[in-house]
Amino acid sequence: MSAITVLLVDDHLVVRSGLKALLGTQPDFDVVAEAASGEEALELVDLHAPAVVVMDLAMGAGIDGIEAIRQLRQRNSRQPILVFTTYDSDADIVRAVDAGAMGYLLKDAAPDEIFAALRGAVQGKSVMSAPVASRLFQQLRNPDEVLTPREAELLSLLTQGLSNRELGQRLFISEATVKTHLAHIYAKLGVETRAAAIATAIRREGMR
Amino acid sequence: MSAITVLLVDDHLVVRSGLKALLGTQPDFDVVAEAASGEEALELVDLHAPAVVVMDLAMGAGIDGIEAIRQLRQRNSRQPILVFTTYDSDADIVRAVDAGAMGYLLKDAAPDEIFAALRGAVQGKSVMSAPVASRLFQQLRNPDEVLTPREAELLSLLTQGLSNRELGQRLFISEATVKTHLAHIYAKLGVETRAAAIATAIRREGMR
DNA sequence: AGCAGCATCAGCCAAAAGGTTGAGAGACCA
DNA sequence: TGGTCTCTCAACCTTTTGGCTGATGCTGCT
Repeated sequence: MSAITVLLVDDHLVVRSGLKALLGTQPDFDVVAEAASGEEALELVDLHAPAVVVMDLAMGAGIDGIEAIRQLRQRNSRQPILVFTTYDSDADIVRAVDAGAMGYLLKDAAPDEIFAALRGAVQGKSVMSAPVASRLFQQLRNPDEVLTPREAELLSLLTQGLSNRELGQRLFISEATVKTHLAHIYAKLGVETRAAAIATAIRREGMR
Repeated sequence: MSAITVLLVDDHLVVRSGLKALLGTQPDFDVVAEAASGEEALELVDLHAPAVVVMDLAMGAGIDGIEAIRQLRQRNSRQPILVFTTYDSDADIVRAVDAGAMGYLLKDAAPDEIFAALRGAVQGKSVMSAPVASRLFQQLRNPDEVLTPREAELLSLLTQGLSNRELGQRLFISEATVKTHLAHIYAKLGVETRAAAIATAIRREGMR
């Protein structure tokens, strides 16, 4: 049988070469290309048509991993995409799955877990690290705590330190509306002040 | 001549094996041991007495990189320690240098930069990535922007989302004093609201 | 002794944020 | 069609925060 062709996408050379070394210990994997950015990933997928793509979410410059996944999905490319990243923030997980990721692995995963995830992915199976799965479960159990798109947008700007007035101007809505959204966000995050909301968002939701 | 013996410390297996693969391309490096935690690092230094230690700061469990550096320094071990991490937050840099790190490399560094840093370190030279160096320089140039111990303490609590009243209670000072400290902190951070201060602190000062 | 930096506190005022209630428009779905 | 969700806005009121000025005691350095 032929080997599973893999495209690695990570802006850190050490991670790419580490992953390559790990996959090299298995006879059925063949790393056919490496990309250091989202843009490069799009090119190399077209060029090599790998059986599976392993992608980090945090990319230094240019489009990030989420956007790269989205654009790959919009082309008619069929290869499964596995997210391979350091953090298991709620927001990242949801966005990645939403964008069309096939699985979500953390970088401290054991080699066997990585191998199994890759082999599973090419067969159409979804695989994710245990901490990631438990976070998703919790979100499904408590849908009341999931922010609406608009709320998430506002929260993202909030973590930049903007005032209500600035938020309104930026989003083209009145300050009254901003306050309404904020009240809902506070309730969902379980906080009472914008300070706590920012702290929670940056730490728990991974908005950096 | 004999090879430079290296100990790798990083909780991510992929990073260790990537670094090992990179160093393997050079004839003068020999990775004699790998540690996945601070505790393990301390043991393996005793056991192998490597010529240089390459250490990540963020370690999943147990003592973190900074503490590991400090403890290594307190023993009579002489090997230079190179920090090899993802983020260049002001706080991390200062703390690492303070703990006795010999250099500070970012994970997106080019292979040649890594090789040069390792070779330099064993000869007693300090090496750091350009962004890291520029941050240190800026701190030296603008001592006015350095927070006093009390201000740092307050800022740390601020990033937990506490109100002025709560800050006062926690630090056993009046709300008036809290406001005075905050005003100074805002000036030093170059912000005007607590929201922006929190955002800046968590992102730039690395208070997570 | 004098000066600078730090930490502490007070009072006053304006601005911002938060709590509450109520309400209308559009989307979506049963 | 009716119900639910989301997004939008308003008015009112209380609390919190921020800007300003000024002041005290302590420490360390010169």
